[in-house]
Parts: sequence; structure tokens; C-alpha cells
Amino acid sequence: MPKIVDHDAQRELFAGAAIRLIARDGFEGMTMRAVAAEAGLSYGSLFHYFGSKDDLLSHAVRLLTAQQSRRVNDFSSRSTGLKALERLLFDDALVDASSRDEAVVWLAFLSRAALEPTLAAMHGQLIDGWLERIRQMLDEARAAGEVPTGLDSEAEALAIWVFSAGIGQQGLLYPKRFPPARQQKLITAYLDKLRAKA
Amino acid sequence: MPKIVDHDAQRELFAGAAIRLIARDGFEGMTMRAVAAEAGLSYGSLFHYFGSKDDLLSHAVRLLTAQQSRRVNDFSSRSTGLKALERLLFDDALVDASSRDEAVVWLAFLSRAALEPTLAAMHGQLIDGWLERIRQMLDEARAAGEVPTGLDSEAEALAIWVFSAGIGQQGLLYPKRFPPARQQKLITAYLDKLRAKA
Amino acid sequence: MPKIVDHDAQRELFAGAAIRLIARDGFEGMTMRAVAAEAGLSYGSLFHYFGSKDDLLSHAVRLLTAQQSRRVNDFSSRSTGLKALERLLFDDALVDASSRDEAVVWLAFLSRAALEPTLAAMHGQLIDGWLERIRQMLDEARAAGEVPTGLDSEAEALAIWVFSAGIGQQGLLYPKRFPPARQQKLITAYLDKLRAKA
Amino acid sequence: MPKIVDHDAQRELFAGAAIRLIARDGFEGMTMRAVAAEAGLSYGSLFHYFGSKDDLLSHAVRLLTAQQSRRVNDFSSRSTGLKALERLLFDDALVDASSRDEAVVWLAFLSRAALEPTLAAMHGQLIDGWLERIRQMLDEARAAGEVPTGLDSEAEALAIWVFSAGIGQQGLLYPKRFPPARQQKLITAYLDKLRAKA
DNA sequence: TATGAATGAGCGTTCATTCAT
DNA sequence: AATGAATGAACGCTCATTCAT
Repeated sequence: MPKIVDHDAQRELFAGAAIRLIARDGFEGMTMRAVAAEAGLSYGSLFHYFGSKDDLLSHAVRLLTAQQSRRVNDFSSRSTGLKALERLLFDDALVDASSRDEAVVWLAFLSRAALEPTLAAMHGQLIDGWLERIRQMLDEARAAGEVPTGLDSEAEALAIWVFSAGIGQQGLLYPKRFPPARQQKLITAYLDKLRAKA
Repeated sequence: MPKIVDHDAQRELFAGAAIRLIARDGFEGMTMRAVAAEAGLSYGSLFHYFGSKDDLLSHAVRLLTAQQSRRVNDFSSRSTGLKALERLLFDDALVDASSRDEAVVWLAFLSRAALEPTLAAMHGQLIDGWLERIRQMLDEARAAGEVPTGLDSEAEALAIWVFSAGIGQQGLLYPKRFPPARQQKLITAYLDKLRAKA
Repeated sequence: MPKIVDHDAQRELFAGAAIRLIARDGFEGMTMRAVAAEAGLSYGSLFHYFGSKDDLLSHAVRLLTAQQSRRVNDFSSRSTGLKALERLLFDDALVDASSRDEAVVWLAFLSRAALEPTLAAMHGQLIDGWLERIRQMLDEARAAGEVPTGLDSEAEALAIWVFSAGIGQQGLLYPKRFPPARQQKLITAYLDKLRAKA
Repeated sequence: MPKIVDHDAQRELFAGAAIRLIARDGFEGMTMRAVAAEAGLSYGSLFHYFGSKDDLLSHAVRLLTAQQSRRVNDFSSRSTGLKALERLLFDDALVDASSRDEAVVWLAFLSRAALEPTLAAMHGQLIDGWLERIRQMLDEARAAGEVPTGLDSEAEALAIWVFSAGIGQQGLLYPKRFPPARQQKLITAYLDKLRAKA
């Protein structure tokens, strides 16, 4: 009689452990043995759920980005326009103590994506999704008269994205000079410039 | 008398090989054997010049950043104001085929800096140096009347830095959507906003 | 359920292989690869049972000395007095073909103990145990009237120990001049001198 | 014009450095680079004077034993009988702080001699020389009436040798229990037993 | 399905030795 | 003769992966 287990729950258990360890030791520093130990499950069973380390890695990243995507969607549906955009960026791009682990894993992912086309493709899809959300918010803002009618929402979405992503990264790497409050201020100032033109 | 060799030249030979391999295989994917082969010298010889892999790694990063610092200094001394700043950002922040290797290594370095305080400190120093250069250029621009007199050059330097760094990173990771021309346009548009206020 | 193996039996398998190889190649000459091959198991497997070469080494020495200690205890419980002592020394201090490996490993251990305080401490404990056994036998012999009542059993135990240890070592290093028969004769002659005084 | 150097003096310089390093790091722990550094000479020149590490090692041991042989000869020529023997043993077998290095190297040598026939042969020759000196002293003592006329000087020389060698070794390995004074006492007590029979 | 023992390729590092100058 | 750079085999150790139970 097979033991009844929730396959997906076990997978998430392992993936969560992997994320914590990547945040601590980096992608390559994470070992399969350590993941099993961190998850509190046996070593051998890890290979029942993930065929290889790469498999686990990509699942962990997918888990991470799914959570982020869900948050983006939440924001874009809960409110509209520039205010929604600002709150989204505050919540998602800013890096503080609570989001540090995620940011470290994301950076590690980027570093690998620069080397592996497969991961680069995955990265591209995620970016496109986020850009589309931002563009929609900008269109809403324009319709609401918050920003100039001549605004090229696609180009501006790109600019906002790289700006806020850059801010978060610096917040992770150099928290002394880019504390959360400073990150906020930079984002607010940027959005204000958009508004000012109106 | 011993065989006459230029110690520093040999070190640069190895460090250059290391940079190429990091760009191809990542920090951890780079092996000492591969570096020796890439440099065209023997494996054992590598350890005459670098006591350990970490030693080689930090020297390679230092070489990279020294080159970047030198370029920044060149720009800030050769011309002045916004024009100088724009050329600096074009030359240094943009990522195209020719600067791809450097950008990959830099990203790998950032990824490690998120885990190791020593590298984080090194990163902080480099950032500070670049921020200072940008601030000086902004001050010159203000003195020349290119930007509003009320401009907070320190805060704006931060914004310019994270923006251009973010652009370069996306240029590396998603060249299809962020080709060099698009990167240029984004930077130009950003600087124009500064000017527009004047 | 995992493959069922006797963890301790595997450890002894490796430790036994280590002892044979130390006897052949010395402490430093023994390689982990050779131990695995000698034990008939794979290289990687060795590191499941011993975390490091030092770990294996100390376990091997411990195994050796445990066997010796057991023999000493056997002797001191099976018979008493000078006769017991003589048989103990014949069996334990003498070096012939059958005990050569043990003696070589022991000598290698001594050589390392002269350099490493940790091993020196281990050595001291072993010596103390053996000295105590010999002293007890001498006390028994004195109680039985085999040796003079004025005998200082502690000092004499020391003398007997260094003498028999010295003989065994020469038996190992110079078997032509110190064959087992000669070693026996020297020990017998020494003990006779004790008796003669009675 | 070749530089005028004292070939043998350079060799002794290296050999002396080797002995110090063996005493500190063991036979295998001694590296050729460290020897050159310790001798204050260049690495490459070491190989002008010694064709290989083994060559250096055997020369260092030869230097050590030559010094010991010289001392033994001195004693056997300067005085006679039991008194000479006692002084010889005090001076040569005892291990105190000043002779520790020599004793460590000697023990390392023994450990290797157990593995290499060449060194074992060298060891045998040295032993034979020392045994012969002791036998002569015993013969002198017998002629002088210090020991019983029935004494088997050859067998007794063997006994004295292994006893004093054993004492010295314990003095090295377990100085707390075998301090120099205790070593002396044990030797004196042994010789007294010889005399007592007279 | 679950477990952890078994495997061996690959890593960074050391080092005696050789060799060009 | 003197120097130290060059070489590569060998070492201890790690680790993802496989497999027997």
C-alpha cells in the first residue's frame, strides 16, 4: 500500500528549502544534501521529486516568480493608475530586510540567466509580463489625465522597470546608501516627473 | 640568473583569461585548469602568480573595475557637463557585443557580493567613486546653466546611476528588447528630462 | 528502506585496509584512493565513513591500540605474577613476522606523536594504561614472594616497559640481530634479574 | 669566472636547515622550498647541491649520525669502564630540551627505516657501531673488576642499548613521566644491577 | 515510495623536479 | 654556479547522481 503523500506539497517543501539556501550560499553553494536537511526530509527522496539539481533550481525560481507575478496581478486589479503603480513598485521593487532573500535569489538567477539561454528565455517572459502590467497602468493613468497624453507608455514602462529594478538591486547590495526610505524617495521622484509634465 | 619574465604581465595574462572564462562559465564554473589552458600556460604555473582561486578572482575583478574607473576618469577630464555625462553613460553603462563579457563578469561579481561582506565592501567603494564623478558632472552642468539651479546633484547622481546600471543589465539579459539603440534612447530621454526643467 | 549495511563493519573494513597500507607505505604514503582500493570499495564511499584522512588515521590507530589493550587485559586476568608478565611481554612487546604490521604502524604513530600534541596525549594515555597493568602484575609477584619485598613496583614497571618496548622496536628495525628468540632471551634475562634478588 | 664557494659548507647549511624542519614538520612535512628559505639560500641552488629530496634527506641523517658517532668515540677514548659508559648514556641516550630536535629526527628516520631497506641497512650499521663501543666498555669494566667475570658482554651490550634507547624515546614522547632526571635514574639503576652482581 | 549507501569525475592545491637565462 | 619560473602528476575532498533494499 503506497504511503499517501501530497506530491506538490513535498515539492514546495523542497523548493522553499532551496530558496533559503540559495539566499545563504548562492546557487552553486547550495548542495542537494543541504536542501534535504533543510527541508527535514531524506536525501534520497529529493530525487524522487526532482530529477536533477537543475530541475530543482528552475522549480525554485518558478515558485519565486509565480509569487511575484501574483502580487503584480493583485496590485493591477485592486487599484488603478499612477497610485497603483507606485504601490506596486514600493511593494515589489524595493528591497528591505523582509525581501532580502528573494532579492538574493533573483540576482543569482539573473547571473545564471546571462550564461544559459534557457534561463534567459524564462527571464524574458517574466520581464514581458511585468512590462505589460506597467504599460496598462500607464495607459490607465493617461486615460485618467494623470500623465501627458503624448506619453509613449511602452517606452516609459521600460524606463520605469529598469529604474525600479536598478533601485532594488542597489538596495540589496548597498543598503547603507540605499535604505528603503531612499529607494522610496527615488521612485516617488521619478513618478512625480511624469506627473509634472501633465 | 633566473628566467626573465614580467611578473605583472603574466598576472594580467591569467587575469584576462579568467575574465573570459567567467563570462562564459560563471564564477564557479571557471576552473583553474581552464584558466591555465586559456592563458596558454601550464596549470602549475598559475599557482606561482596567484596563491588561490579567490586570489585570482579578486585580481580579475580589480582589473576589470580599474579599467572602468580609468574610463570614467578619462571622460570626466576630457569634457564637461551633461554632454560629458551622456558620453560616459553611453560608453560605460551600455551593454553591447563588445562589452558583454565585462557585463557578465560584473553581474557575477554582484551576485557574489550579495553573499560576501568583503566583496560588498569593494562594491560599495566602487559605487561611491562613480557616484562622485557623476555628481561632479552634474555640478558642472548646473554651473553652466544646463540644468535647473535647484537640482539636488547628489540625489540625482544616485538616480542616474541606478537608471543607467539597470539599463545596462537589461541590455545584457534581454538584448532583443533592450538593444544598444534602445538603451541609448532611454538614457537620452532621461537626461532630456533634466534639461527640460531648465 | 535504504540498503542495509553494518556501518561499523564497513568502518573496520576501511580501517583494516588503512593499517595494512600504513605498514607498507607509512602514514603519509597511505592515500585515500589506495585505502578504498585495498578495502575493495569505491573512493567516494570511504568519505561516507570517515570525514577526512585524519579521521581515518585516528580510527585506525584506535583500532590497533584497542586490540592491544584487550590482549593486555586478557593476560592480566588469565594468570598472575611474573609468569603472567613474561607471557604478556612475549606476546605483546616482541615483534615477529605476524606482528610486524602492527609494529610499523605503531612506530609511525610515535613519529607523528612527537610532532602533534593531540597524538602525544593519546600516546600518554595508552602508556599509562600499560604501566598500570605491569605495576599490578609486579605487586602480585611481590605478594607471592617472587620478587624482593623492597621492590619499587612503579619505578620497575617503567623500566620493564621501556626495556620491552625498546626490544620490540629493534626487533622490527634490525631483525637479523634481534630475532624473536633473542628478544625473548633478553626479556627473560631481565626478569630473572628481578627474581634473583629475591 | 666561477664564484668561489665552499661546496661542502653549502651542503651542510642546507642539511642543517633540513634537520630543523624535519624536527618541526616531520620527514614528509619538510618541503624543498622551506629548506631553501630556512637556509637563506635560493630554491634553485638547493638542487645544485642535492639531486633530489631523498638525497638531501639521507645526507641530513648522515650528518646527524656522524655527530652522534663522533660523540660516542670521544667518550670511549676519554675514559674507561662503567663510568665512561654511564656518561656516554647520559649524554647520548637521554632526551632533554637541547637534544629534542635530534631525537625527533632520529625517530622520523626510524619510522622510514622500517619501510625502506636502504635506510634499514644504514640503521643497522650505526647500531653495530654503537654496540661495539658499548661492548668494549663492558670488557674494560670486566677487566677492571667492575662487573662479574662471567658477564656476557655482547648480550649485555644489546640489553643496555635497547634499554637506553627506549628510555630516550619515552623521554621524547612523554616528558612529563620521563623527565631527564627520571631517565638518569633508570639508567643508573640498570648499571647498578650489573655492578651489584660483582 | 523512501532511504541512505555507493560511485567516480572533477575540483583546488601542493610539490619535487626541470630548465631557460 | 645561481636563480626562480615552468611543469604536471598526485593529493584530499566534494558532490550530483544512481541504485539496492
